[in-house]
Formats: sequence, C-alpha cells, structure tokens
Amino acid sequence: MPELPEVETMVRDLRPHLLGRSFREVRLRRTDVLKDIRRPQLIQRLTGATVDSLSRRAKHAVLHLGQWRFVVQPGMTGSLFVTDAPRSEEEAHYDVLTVRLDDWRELIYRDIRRLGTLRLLDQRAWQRYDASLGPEPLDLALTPDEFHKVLARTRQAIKKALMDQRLLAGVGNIYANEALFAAGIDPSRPADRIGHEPAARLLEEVRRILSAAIEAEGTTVRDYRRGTGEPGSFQLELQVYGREGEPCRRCGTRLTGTHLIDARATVFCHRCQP
DNA sequence: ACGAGGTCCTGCGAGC
DNA sequence: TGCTCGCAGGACCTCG
Repeated sequence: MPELPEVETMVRDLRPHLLGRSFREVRLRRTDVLKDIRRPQLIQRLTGATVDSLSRRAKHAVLHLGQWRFVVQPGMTGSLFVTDAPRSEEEAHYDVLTVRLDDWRELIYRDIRRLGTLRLLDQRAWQRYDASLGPEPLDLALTPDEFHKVLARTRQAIKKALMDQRLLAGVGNIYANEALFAAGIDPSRPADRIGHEPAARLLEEVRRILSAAIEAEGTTVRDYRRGTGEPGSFQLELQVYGREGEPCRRCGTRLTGTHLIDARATVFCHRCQP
C-alpha cells in the first residue's frame, strides 16, 4: 500500500522517463477516480502538456505540467509507471489512465481497487491543497518541539494521530505500526499525553524507518510495485506489521493484534510498548 | 470541535 | 467444488 516511501520510489523511478516528455494521447478508462474534474476537461488539459518536473508530497505523486499540477494519490492499490511494451487486454484490465508519450512509451496509472484519486489543480488550488496537509516528516524544518506540539492537538490514539494527514503527511498503517514499536510507545496512548522525550524519539524513528524504506524501494505486501514494475524489499525488515501472534524480534513476547484503533490492523508488543 | 462509524472499491482466503 | 462472507485500509463523509 503506497505510503510515503512507496510514492517517493515511484516518483524517483519515473523522473528520468518523464522529465521533458509531453503527452500525445490520453485515454481514461475509469472516471470514478477523478476528483473535482470531469473526463473531457482532464483529457483536454493533459493532452499536449509537457512534464516540467515531478515531486512527491505526502502520499501524492505530483507531475508539474506548466500551470497545472497533476496529482496522483495511489490509495491502496494504485501504481504509476512507464512502459514501452504494448499492453494486452488482460494486462490493461486495471489500467485507469493511459498516456502515450512523445517518445512512444506509455505512462500508465493502474489501480485494482480504485481507492486512489486523480486531481488536476492550478497553482492556487494546489497551494490550498498543499496547505491542508501536515508537515513532511523527513523535512528537518519539523523540529521535535513542533512535533510534540502537533501531537498535543488531539486526544486521539497516537497511532491514529500519526496517520492523520492533516497532522503529519505521508505515514500510513504499516509505518505507523513500525515507528511506534521502534519508539517503544503503546499505539493506544492518547497523542496529547506523549511526553517531550518520547515524542522526539518517535519522530526520530519515523524518520529512520521512512528513510530505510525509501532505501529499500518501499514495502510490497501484495500490490505495490515500483515505477519499474518491480516490488520493493522493505517487507523483509518489518518488525511488527503482519506479524500478529509471532514472537517479538526484540524480546520474544507474542505480538498482540487489535482492530480497536480506527478499525485498522494494529500490531504491537505489549512488553516493549508499555 | 471532536470522535465514532459507515462508505467506496476489488481480490483473496477462510469456512461451509 | 463452488459459494458466501469478512477483511484488507486511505480518505472522506455523516451523525451524534
């Protein structure tokens, strides 16, 4: 499931293929992923556009197309990649968007469950959208002190707060579980009751884990693929996610699984995360 | 203002 | 064997 490291990997993989390329022919096979735009407008504005640059913000891949920002949020099962091989009807079954590039390759947005979204925003709309998202965890401008203050803004469980995109951008279920384990914090603790020291430790672990996951080109549990079509490898380094009932790698205690927080799979070690 | 819970969407695996 | 059902969960919505 694409969180920050997975989207960062997609963007890095795509950059050399897309920089300076222009969009020749745009096909949209599904419209339910469109957010605040209709098919004809999207196709009209994308066709002929040139990719000036690519970036990532939170869990979004952002293609800069002149005045427009094409914002792809892969959701659970979305992936963005470039291919030069023609796609069979079977391969194309989950393709949502197909863009023929001026070098005759194709940029594909594929999304099995279509929980992802596509947006096309002008500068102002992008600025507004960007401002609605919390700070980037890897941006060192976010100090431990500020992070502590962010957490103090909610009484929600710390795990839910970590995943709240308005508070902190880019962390989803997998990395929230991992960071809380690494920081030794019980996922159900209210965010506003996390002390200054534990908050600093948590920010440090969030950064360490996200960086290591980018280094490993993301976590592939099921559907996530890099911009190259290959899986990532950080799933090999997961300490708690998906390991409910298995022994804690640090102390051997059986890992606890619960769905009590935000109805999401939470796995933790009750001994290491008191 | 906040929190709890429902909804979207499809594939997959468990259970009958 | 073939069916149904619950689950996976990010973002967004409604309700209390």
